[in-house]
Amino acid sequence: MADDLFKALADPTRRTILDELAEKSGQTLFEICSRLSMKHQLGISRQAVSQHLAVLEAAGLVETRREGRYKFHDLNTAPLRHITERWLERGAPGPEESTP
Amino acid sequence: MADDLFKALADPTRRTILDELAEKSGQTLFEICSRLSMKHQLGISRQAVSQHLAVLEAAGLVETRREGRYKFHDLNTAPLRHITERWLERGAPGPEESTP
DNA sequence: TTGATAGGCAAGTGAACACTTGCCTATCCT
DNA sequence: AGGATAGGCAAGTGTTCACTTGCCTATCAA
Repeated sequence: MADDLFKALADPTRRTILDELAEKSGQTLFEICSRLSMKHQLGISRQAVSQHLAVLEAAGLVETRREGRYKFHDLNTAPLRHITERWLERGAPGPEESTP
Repeated sequence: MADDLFKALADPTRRTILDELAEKSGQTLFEICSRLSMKHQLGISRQAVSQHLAVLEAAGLVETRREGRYKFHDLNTAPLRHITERWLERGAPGPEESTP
């Protein structure tokens, strides 16, 4: 749960993808690829970006919708809103993992 | 900068250490070790915890002070406060990496 | 139908990471 | 002094992770 979220945020390329989706919502895979290449000089393959998007989607940060042969990606910032309160708020921290 | 912070938060054991330091500030290495073992059933070596603390310190999340043979660890939540605003605030995302 | 476009699946590779083991230094107490 | 306590350094190991390569499916336009 929180694990997927923090792991998704751990990679700089994924954070840049979130930046791009925050700037323009509803981008396709190819659109994101071009932007990473053009604006950020990231020489990265389409499959790599696709895998990053899968990680972001598993974390709930990206939602997708299919229309014909296009798949649009939208940013969902909801999971981000309260992830730090765990340490910012004084009180019970609340354990995360029970069985390692 | 932000890279160290997100990488530090990516590990569940490190997040648990932050939980413990949020609950009780100024703990020593051995104190943190016992708590991880007792409260969280984490069978982890002292050196592993020490390495985690080094990562957290590099991220600015933990600050240390030496007193004699004791080294006390304090939580610093300052780096956590604005890490999500980058995507929550509408506006310029601001690039992170310029030269990979 | 043919070709082009948009995307998916899966195996393989190299590097980063979490963790251990073994030994060493420093401080305190008796 | 000598043992005990608190911590540090460094090499080694196994796993995870980011990324590539190669091939395959689906939709649309001519």
